[in-house]
Parts: sequence; structure tokens; C-alpha cells
Amino acid sequence: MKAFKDLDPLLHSQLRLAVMSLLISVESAEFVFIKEKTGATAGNLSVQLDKLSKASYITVEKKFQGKKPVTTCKVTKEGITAFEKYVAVLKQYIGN
Amino acid sequence: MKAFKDLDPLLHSQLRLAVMSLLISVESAEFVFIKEKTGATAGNLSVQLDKLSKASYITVEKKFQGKKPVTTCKVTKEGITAFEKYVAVLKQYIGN
DNA sequence: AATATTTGGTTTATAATATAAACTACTTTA
DNA sequence: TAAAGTAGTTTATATTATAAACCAAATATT
Repeated sequence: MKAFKDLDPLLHSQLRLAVMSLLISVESAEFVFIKEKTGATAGNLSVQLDKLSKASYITVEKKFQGKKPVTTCKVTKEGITAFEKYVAVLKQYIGN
Repeated sequence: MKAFKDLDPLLHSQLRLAVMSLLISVESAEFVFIKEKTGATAGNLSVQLDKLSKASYITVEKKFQGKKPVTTCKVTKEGITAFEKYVAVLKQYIGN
């Protein structure tokens, strides 16, 4: 019997956790906005969004707004569930 | 201005966080006990205890109990402070 | 009595992860 | 038309975590 349950490694990363936290509160956000809010570099953010997307925790939609590319992210139902589970497990570590 | 403060990287690690969580609740624990409670391998635990110790978050004392080596760990005041700060920052991510 | 096996670890090598730097493609401005 | 900016992606590197191999001593096995 394990005293500590595993923390979802996909969420146990500062940047990805910040992204999820952000997306849960706004339901939709653009790449540039997330980049500013998290203070991440574009490259790092691009990689981490890709990981979250591949896990179906978020959806990433790329379109053009006029002539500029715009990447819009949304959290999925699975993403919300995973986040909530992560928080619940985490509380075992940090004491509610 | 950054929306998300940095999470102490030393504490933002599943095993090290579990160790700290454990030590805060008991004030003193042996290597084998921590190993069992966290489910870590001895090698991994040895490395992570060393990191926590080098950061002065814990103290590690090695002695012999009869003929067996016993490694006893305690959390330091700095360790408690760092842990509490980590938790406070984390709450920004997970929403209290 | 020699030889496994277990205990309590450490050291080292490898795998995974995060991050930064370099690059692409297109647009706007000077 | 050249330089600089925007919005990203790809790739290389540094960091971190983990596992495998190892060590020394004690205990159990044949």
C-alpha cells in the first residue's frame, strides 16, 4: 500500500499546470495571451501546448485573423477532470 | 508582471514533495520508513534526500544501531518555511 | 565453513523532461 | 527594399528523475 498516490506527470509541470489553470478560468485563450500570462517563451509554450493537446487535455485551433495566424486553446472535459483529480491527489501531499 | 509565481523547483518533484510532507508531519524518520511510505527505490530516495539536505531543507544523520546503519532525517526550519511558501504559491495555480 | 541472501544504503548510467536557441514564414514599417 | 516585428515550430542542449549496478556488512542456508 502506497501512502502517496501518483501525481499526473503531465500536469505536474509548472508551465503546463499554469496553462491548465488559466484555461480552466477562461475557457478559451490565444497563444500570445497564454504566453504573456505564464511568462513562458514561445518555444517552450509551443511544446507544452502540444503535449497537453496530444493528451486531449486541451484543444488547439489554428486559424488566421486577417493575415495573422492565431492559435486558440480550450480546455476539454477530460482536461478539467484530470486537473481536478490532480488537485485532489496533491492535497494529500500539501495537507488540504 | 508575472501572473504565476515560480514554484520552488526543489519542492516541485513528486518524491521530494512526498518526503517533505512526511517529515513535516513526523519531525523525524528513518530512511527505510520514508522509502516504504513513498514507494521510492532506495537509489532514487538517496539522491533526493541528498538534494534536500544540500539545500538545508532537511538534516540527514547517519549512525549505527547495533550493527546496522541507520539514516535519520529531519526537516529544518528553512525546510518548513520553503514548504509553506511552496504551498502558498501552488494555491495560485490550483485555486486555493 | 563456504556460499547465498538480505539489509541499508551509494554511485553511476540512462531515460525523460524542460528549456532555450535557432529557424520559418509572413507582415509591417522605415 | 531592407530591417524589424509577429506568431509560431523545430531542434539541440541542459537539467532532472529514475533505474540499474554496485558495495559492505550481517544473517541465513546447505
